[in-house]
Amino acid sequence: MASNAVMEETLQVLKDHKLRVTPQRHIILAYLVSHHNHPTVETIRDALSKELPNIGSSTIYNTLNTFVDHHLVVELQNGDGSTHYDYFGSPHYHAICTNCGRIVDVTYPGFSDTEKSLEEKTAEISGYMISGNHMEVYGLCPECQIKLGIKND
Amino acid sequence: MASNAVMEETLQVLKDHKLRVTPQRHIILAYLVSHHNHPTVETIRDALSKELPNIGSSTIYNTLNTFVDHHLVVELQNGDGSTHYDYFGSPHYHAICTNCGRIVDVTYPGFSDTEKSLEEKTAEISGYMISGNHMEVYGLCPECQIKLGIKND
DNA sequence: TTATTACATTGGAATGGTTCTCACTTACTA
DNA sequence: TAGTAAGTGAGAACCATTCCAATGTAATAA
Ligand SMILES: [Mn+2]
Ligand SMILES: [Mn+2]
Ligand SMILES: [Zn+2]
Ligand SMILES: [Zn+2]
Repeated sequence: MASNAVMEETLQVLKDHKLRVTPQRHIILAYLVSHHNHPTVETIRDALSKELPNIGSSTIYNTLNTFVDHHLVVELQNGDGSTHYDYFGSPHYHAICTNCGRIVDVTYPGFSDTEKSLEEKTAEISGYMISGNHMEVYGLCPECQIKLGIKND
Repeated sequence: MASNAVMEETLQVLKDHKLRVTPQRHIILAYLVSHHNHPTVETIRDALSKELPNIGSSTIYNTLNTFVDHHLVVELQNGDGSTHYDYFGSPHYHAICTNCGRIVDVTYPGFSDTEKSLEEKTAEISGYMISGNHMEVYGLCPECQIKLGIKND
């Protein structure tokens, strides 16, 4: 379960965004902030079964959609048919395994500049008024490389 | 309908990928090569209703999934609930309107270098064996900027 | 050409993630 | 503390996509 510090932090995040503070929202956001596992709705429901035994999946969907609208959370697809969610506290992008679906965070010094440059060029070329971007890189995760006999050891 | 040149080109593409040449595959691929409208399955079905009046949507899904497996086609989501498909003949990325869903192609000199650099850095950091990437930029298209009163004229 | 056969196509049923509905509850405001 | 707009939860509904089994056909070799 989420630490006291996380509970305080997430409470403040909800207030800053003028979102009504319900136990469900608070607990879900705290879970996302303290886990980087890119969970599905089902994963979240299972993980919170102690704290919120009676939560409906509608509520989880509603909550996550609200967070997405407020740009607190991003949605990810890894090809398994369901949507994965990720608290977007600091800029990063994702490497997604085409074999097992594993999603890992990636960033590097200068990544924000790459992003900014991409957005500026895009605005110039397309005339769009840019509000965000997503980058994803696909490939085989280390475990799957071994499993498939592509990499030894 | 697709030109003779496109029909010849797509025939060769199918053969190069050792795909069995059926009228359905040939016509769908020719449609994708000669249109950059990022269609859904329904859009494709409607557009080809003259040439393939009895095609089943299963066939369109099967065909597109096969093309995706062969990296001829990429899938895109624009938030409207259905998957959009795009023949990926030359490297580009997409600007997607968050208001109306419009998807436009974007590229610029040096884009391939940006891509390559992103993939190399990702491989180094994550240990993934990289096979591809997707970049998307979100914002308001010029038409929606006007419609929403953000841009005049 | 013709026969063989593995693969593709169809259309209808099944699937399953997500949204919708509505009665009930609750968080905020004054 | 009361009033009210907003959130919750259970289940139904939705609908894009996949699955299935019967039928059709493209590729290959004799
Ligand atoms: Mn992440
Ligand atoms: Mn495109
Ligand atoms: Zn993997
Ligand atoms: Zn638009």
